[in-house]
Amino acid sequence: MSAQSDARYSPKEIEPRWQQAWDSDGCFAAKVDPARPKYYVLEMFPYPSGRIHIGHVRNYTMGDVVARYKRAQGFSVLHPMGWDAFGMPAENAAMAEGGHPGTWTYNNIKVMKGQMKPLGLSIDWSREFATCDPEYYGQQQALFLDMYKAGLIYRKTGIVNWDPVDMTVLANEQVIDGKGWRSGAEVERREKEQWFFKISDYSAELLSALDGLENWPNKVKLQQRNWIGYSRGLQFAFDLTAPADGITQIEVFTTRPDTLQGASFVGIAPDHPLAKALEAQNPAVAAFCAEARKGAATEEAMATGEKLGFDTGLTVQHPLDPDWHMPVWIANFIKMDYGTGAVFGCPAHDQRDFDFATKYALPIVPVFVAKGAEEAPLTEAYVPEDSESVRYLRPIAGEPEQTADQAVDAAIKLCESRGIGKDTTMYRLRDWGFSRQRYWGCPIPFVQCDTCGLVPEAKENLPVRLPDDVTFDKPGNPLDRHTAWRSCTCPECGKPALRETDTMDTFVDSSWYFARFTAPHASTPTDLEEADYWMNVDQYIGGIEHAILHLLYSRFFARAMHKTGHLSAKSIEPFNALFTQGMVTHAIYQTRDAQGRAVYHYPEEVELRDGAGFLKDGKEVEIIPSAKMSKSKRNVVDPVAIIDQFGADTARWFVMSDSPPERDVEWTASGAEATYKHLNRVWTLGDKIAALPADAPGEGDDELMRALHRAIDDVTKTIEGFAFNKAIAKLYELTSILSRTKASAKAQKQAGRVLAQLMAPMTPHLAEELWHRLGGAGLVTQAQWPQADPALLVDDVITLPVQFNGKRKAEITVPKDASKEEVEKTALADQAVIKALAGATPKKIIVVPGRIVNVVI
RNA sequence: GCCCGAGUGGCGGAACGGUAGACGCAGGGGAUUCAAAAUCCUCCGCCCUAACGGGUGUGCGAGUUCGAAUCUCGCCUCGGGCACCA
Repeated sequence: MSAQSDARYSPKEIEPRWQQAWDSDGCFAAKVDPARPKYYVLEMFPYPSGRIHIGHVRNYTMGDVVARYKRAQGFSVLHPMGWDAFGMPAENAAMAEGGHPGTWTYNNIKVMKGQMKPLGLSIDWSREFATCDPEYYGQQQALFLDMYKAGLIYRKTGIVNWDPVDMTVLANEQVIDGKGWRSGAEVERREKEQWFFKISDYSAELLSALDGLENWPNKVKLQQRNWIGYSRGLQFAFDLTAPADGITQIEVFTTRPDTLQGASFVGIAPDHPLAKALEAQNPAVAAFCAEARKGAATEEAMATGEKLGFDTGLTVQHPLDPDWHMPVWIANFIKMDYGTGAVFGCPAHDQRDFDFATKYALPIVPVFVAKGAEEAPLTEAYVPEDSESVRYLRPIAGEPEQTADQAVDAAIKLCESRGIGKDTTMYRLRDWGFSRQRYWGCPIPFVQCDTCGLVPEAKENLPVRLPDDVTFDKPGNPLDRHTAWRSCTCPECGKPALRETDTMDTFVDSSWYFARFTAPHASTPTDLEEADYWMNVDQYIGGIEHAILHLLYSRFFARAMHKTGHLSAKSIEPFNALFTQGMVTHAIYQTRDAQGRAVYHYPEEVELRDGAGFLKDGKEVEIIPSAKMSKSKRNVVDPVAIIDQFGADTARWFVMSDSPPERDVEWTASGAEATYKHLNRVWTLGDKIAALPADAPGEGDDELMRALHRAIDDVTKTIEGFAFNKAIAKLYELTSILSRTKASAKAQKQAGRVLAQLMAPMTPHLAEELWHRLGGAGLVTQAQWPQADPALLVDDVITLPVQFNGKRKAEITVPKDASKEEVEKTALADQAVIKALAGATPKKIIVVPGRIVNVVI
């Protein structure tokens, strides 16, 4: 590896060479080293879709910059990689192209790993695994059995999307405009026995522990808070005036008991026991409920659909006035899985109730009005802030004028004292239903025995492996049809039994992989000693689209793993710091097939002319504005071409430059070339400096050293702050200064080596080359990060702007520690200031030392 | 519909409440070259001005402040999530 001073910058030649050097030195193997602080940096592992896209490059380069920087800071670093390998796309591929989901998945992994390797990521590949490896999912099954034993798993009915033509359960993604994606049939919400994690046991804790996550973005914490959805209110029962099918009461939960005097109806969910009882007797009720159950089972579908109601003809008594009777309606927007599945409607102070009451001509009775206002007919619900004091027209407790918070408190106390209901805390967070009626997932290790019922598989029989001989020519779960696989022996009584055919949600796989990375081949889910050394993840990096579900489930799992002895108490919040990077977006190119269905095209298939896009055959494509890159929409950019053409360092530098990492970035191809040019300049500069005789004198050493230490300080701070784009801007500046300096060879060589160190996290191969040529010892990858000398960071004189009424009019130069008086004197003596004053006397002069002078006239 | 974000030149973006546009891209002019590529120098928000300089400007509208891209309120547009996409 001798310096080749005349050679052109050739990434194809140098990149593999340095990658090999790192490998043979074992630079990236994570080693338990009690003498050093550890640092665990993790990027959300990829789904093996087939090819890496530019979003992956951005994501993994970010993690790699952190990993390399932390290593240089002296940390023992764990930076692993794996594959989130179960899930629907593999089954879809099997349906579309034949073949087996496993073959497709492992092939994709092979291809993607081949594409990632040339990036020179400092990953400990010896820890790699895929969640579809039986070794991994077998341990997941073991963990599952422990969680079951700990009471964290149970079965109950849940709602699924049912395709009545294909006779199969659909994912939300497979429901398009309320219809099945293949059959086109109207989807129904159907109840089905399902497996659940008891995440709701942890609602309060998952909520309160968010406060301790100081290095998480507020927006993520806020989204989780809202998702968990704490609410305090009153739970009580309305007595039916006449029992129906043995039901005498309707239990409701309300956060606004202070509005009881404005109640005008009671609404129940279509799946409420009372609704079901009526449904059995009354065809009109049955028809309404059937209609209400149509469409996708998503929150969004329910919230945006038309609000419909059905008057049951039943009535209930008002709890505070037995003579006051109000009707019971079935309403399609009330959900059985929140609260009690029943509410009382107060149209005057809830917009949805107002709309409902208007539509069905129910009374609208205001409970309070704004202070100073009089009672008047409403055109919309009056919903003031909870902290705003209002005047109660129909109070049940408390002061005549009070805030909602005070009124609710008083109302709860009053109701409790009269024996009406009780003070109740409710969370929006529901238990996590994780059964999937699909093949390509982790089998749920249970068997159905005629004698013993539903029985957990014995641990020694794990892993329960997926059978390989399956076909996807029919809708539904191939496991259901696989009688040989289903047949097994009951682990309790030894009689013939049948396997559970549901598999696990892929979110289960990704809820504990971070822990598995600490001991990826352990014969138990984790190895406590390894986990204790490496956990927690010091820096987790991933997409904002995972702000709620993945991160919340992982937080739950860490607690569950602690409860079952697989993680220690310190790891119940597994991610110390979280960074959510923006997405790489790209326009979507779409045409339509004969049936009018959307057909998507890859960017490289589309030629752009004058803002319009055309396929090779001349057909014009519809251009849909930038959206998250997704394989199904084919709006992905292939980074392999960029690496091929310019090398990994160019790709890495380019994705780190320009856009702040937390922001979405619209991918454009121009710019990669400019990065390549810059790296060439650095290369040439390295040649030039290397060629200087060691004792060559020069001038401006001080200036160069000031610039150098300023750069060390700036780059260090910006990397620490995840502002990689700013770090790169500073590196451009330093390069520019270094290429113009006339300083001595000694100073230039020193500056060049430091430049190599500062560039190393971003462009590690070029940095090694530069370091090596300028006489750096060993590998720059293993060199200690440089330290800025504070003495070189302060300037003796500073320039201050002088504003007139906030508008800049002049500039003055003052010593850095000049007093207010001195600054004011200098300002008033300045020619431009005298001119701007034009003889007038300033009303006031504001001097902020080191910042600004503002003259008020 | 509900929850969470984001909006600054032709483009990506800088800017502890304190000189808006750092740095990069694109573009103009120049040097070098037989020519080109590469490289180097230089200009570059918009409007007025020959220039000096002036006005204006951070999605829109109000407000707080000596001073607002930054804080507050109300809108608009775009993006993410809404529990079976990962």
